[in-house]
Amino acid sequence: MQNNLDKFTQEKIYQTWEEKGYFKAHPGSSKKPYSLLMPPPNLTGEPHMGHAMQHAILDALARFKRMQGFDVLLLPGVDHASIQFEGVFNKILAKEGLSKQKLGYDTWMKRAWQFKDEVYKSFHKTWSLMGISADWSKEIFTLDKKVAEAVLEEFKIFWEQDLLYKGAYIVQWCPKCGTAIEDVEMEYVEKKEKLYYVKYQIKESAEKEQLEDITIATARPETIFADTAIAVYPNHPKYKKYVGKKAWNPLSSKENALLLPIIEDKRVQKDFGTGALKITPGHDLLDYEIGKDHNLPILHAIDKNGRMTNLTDTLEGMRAEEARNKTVELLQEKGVIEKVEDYTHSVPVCERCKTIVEPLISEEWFVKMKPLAQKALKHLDEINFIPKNYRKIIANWYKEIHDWSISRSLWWGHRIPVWYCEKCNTNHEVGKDKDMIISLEKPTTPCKTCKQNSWVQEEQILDTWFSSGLWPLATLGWPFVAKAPQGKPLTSQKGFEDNMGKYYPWNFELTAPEIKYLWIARMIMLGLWFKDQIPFKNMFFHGTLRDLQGRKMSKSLGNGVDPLDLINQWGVDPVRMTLYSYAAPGRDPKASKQTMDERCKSFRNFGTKLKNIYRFIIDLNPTNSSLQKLSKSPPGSWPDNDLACPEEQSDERNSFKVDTFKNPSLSESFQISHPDDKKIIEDLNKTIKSVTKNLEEFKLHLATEELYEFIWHKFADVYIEKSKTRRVETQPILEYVLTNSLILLHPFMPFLTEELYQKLPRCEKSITLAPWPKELKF
RNA sequence: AGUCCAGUAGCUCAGUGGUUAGAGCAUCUGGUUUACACCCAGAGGGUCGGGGGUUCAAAUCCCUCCUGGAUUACCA
Repeated sequence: MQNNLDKFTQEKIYQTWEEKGYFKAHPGSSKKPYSLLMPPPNLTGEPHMGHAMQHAILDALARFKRMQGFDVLLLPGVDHASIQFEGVFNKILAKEGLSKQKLGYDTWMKRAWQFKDEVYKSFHKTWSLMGISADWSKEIFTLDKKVAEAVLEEFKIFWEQDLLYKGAYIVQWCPKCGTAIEDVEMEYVEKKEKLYYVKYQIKESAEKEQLEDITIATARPETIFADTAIAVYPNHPKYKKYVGKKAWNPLSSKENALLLPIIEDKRVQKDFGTGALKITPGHDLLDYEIGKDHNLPILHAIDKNGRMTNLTDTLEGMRAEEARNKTVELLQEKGVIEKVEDYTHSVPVCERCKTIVEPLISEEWFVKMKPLAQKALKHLDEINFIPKNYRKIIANWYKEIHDWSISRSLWWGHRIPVWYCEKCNTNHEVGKDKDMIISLEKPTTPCKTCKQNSWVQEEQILDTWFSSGLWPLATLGWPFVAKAPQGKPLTSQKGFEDNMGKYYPWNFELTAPEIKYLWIARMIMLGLWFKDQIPFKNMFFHGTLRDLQGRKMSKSLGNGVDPLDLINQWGVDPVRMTLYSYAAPGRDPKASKQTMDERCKSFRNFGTKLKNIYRFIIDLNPTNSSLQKLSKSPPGSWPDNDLACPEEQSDERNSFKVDTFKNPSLSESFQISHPDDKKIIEDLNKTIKSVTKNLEEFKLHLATEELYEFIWHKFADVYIEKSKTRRVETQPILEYVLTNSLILLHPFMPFLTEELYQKLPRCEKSITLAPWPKELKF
């Protein structure tokens, strides 16, 4: 068992590519641009198979476009991933018996940045190991100054356009993470609970003397303390007569929750439960909406730590789950529980820590999204979604969009760039007439009311996606190289090179479907809003790798496959080929270590085949081929007098191979007259055409399959076998087909093709500079 | 509940109007030892989830049902 290339050779090849600057984009070049945006992996640990797949796909396309003669920009970066990073990092600290609180802000931050550096190193190692041909000189981290400036600009524009507001609203709160989260950051789990039917006594019964009551069904009796109304469906036959009256809260002794008005609202479903609904605006989204429309007060029975408040007297400080049982006991004592039913429903939990999410009121920042979504909807057709059905999925989300809650009570991220005057704005109120300033640094200008410099910054940070949503812009130097909307003057000019004009919109972006709303939909909205153009022309969704049972690969399930293990075992090129074979757009491929090993093995064998083809044609060349004389450099050695940069190369560099064969004076032995020769050249032509087409359409799984079939079964098994009887005569054709095969295969198996290409009698300085093959007319 | 995706060889998957439905792995038979045993030639293995329809022609398009999965919404 031996791999085709040893680690050392691979490293050397990669180093040379980098040193020669083959991966650099050249904004000044006259070549047509082709830009690919690397999704920044989250700063949370080792790269996983999903990353490996994304990067392998991006790299193949980048290499292909470069060989086609484009000025390619493949721009890398890493995302700080606030909430995920804190989750991972705090767990590590916990192992040392440390925590955020124990370390304090400054020390914690220092340690966090150290951890960031460690993770960064492991990313870089993997990238170079995989042969990723990115322009490292342009690499960005989402907490870089440059991005912070862009985020400031984003914030300011939203503020000036009156799209930004701050206030106490109901949000999804994760008591464990201690922050508000977005609904897209939640998931649902089925839970078996009870549905309690509770009687609320009507204050003034109808004419009759006996007391009447209204029964409501609830799964969360512990929130009864914070009820502020009872709602029924309009014109409900049974309850119509109670509307306008009041009911006693069975638990509360607090004045504003003591008597509950009975109201009508069509958002109540008449067929569920009893058709009457208790309204708890402080702990339920729908209730909050209803409460707002009916001007109901908002009360809190549960606080941000998930514990009962003083609204509950005896239960204060108790965890909500525990309090439920206690509440039921209280209700039983009062004899107001009519019946209890089993009830299964989905409960929202935090996607990160699986804690039950508590809707509650919190002071947060929001962006109004309607206008942005509407604009995005208008332009959605300008983006080529792969697969196509994602257009519809994204469009549906835009149609039902709600405001974006952008503040998070965390430390790792962009601090909200708002400063309040400590003296005049103690409540940290927000508004154009309030004493506040938007700025990254502490303002130097005094407060206009008290004339003092006592500014304090907003404590919260911004949602990660507030910055990653700018990724297509910030990576190219926005806002310093592009005008903000409404012809507004630029904040500053900081000498950024103007990549924007050349590379925006990006030609290609890809991602996993999981973050289509969080990231992709937002990049589209922000790109259109700030730049008036879609951020990318082709949006590719690859599938999520799953295990054989169809479950997501994850650390906790232990069903994941480490890309580095595979690479160590089989070499990079076979692993890349394996990933392409799984890269059919929009499909979720199922795999295990074993199935991946099988594929890797077959592609490793393919590499060996290629080496043997090379050996047969070149090393065992029976002729002193006339082509040999044209050699630019002796086989097997790396040319040392390279051009500084590929830019300076003339286009003629590529023409000699085909011309050689067309021109009898250069190759007297090259005659395509034998049927076998015709057949193989025709097959190669077909392969060139079809591989090119499939790459243009991002069908990498088909392109690799065709090359595999052509090289192994058509070229090696058939043509080479037949050629043995007329070996000398076929030598030029063998060399021609081999050269073109290597070039076609290079985007997918960069290392082995480079290694073999270097040893061909005539070649470029590197296969990365070789022109993409064209069909040979004869 | 809505929407979307999938169901093809023992397994993992390509193929999405047009020869006899393919690949890798697995199974079986034979061959080759100076390009390659990490090989070559060949074989077996499929009512393309079920049913109905459109068409000269359907795995492919339409309808319907079944199964699995994603996703969205509600859930008092």
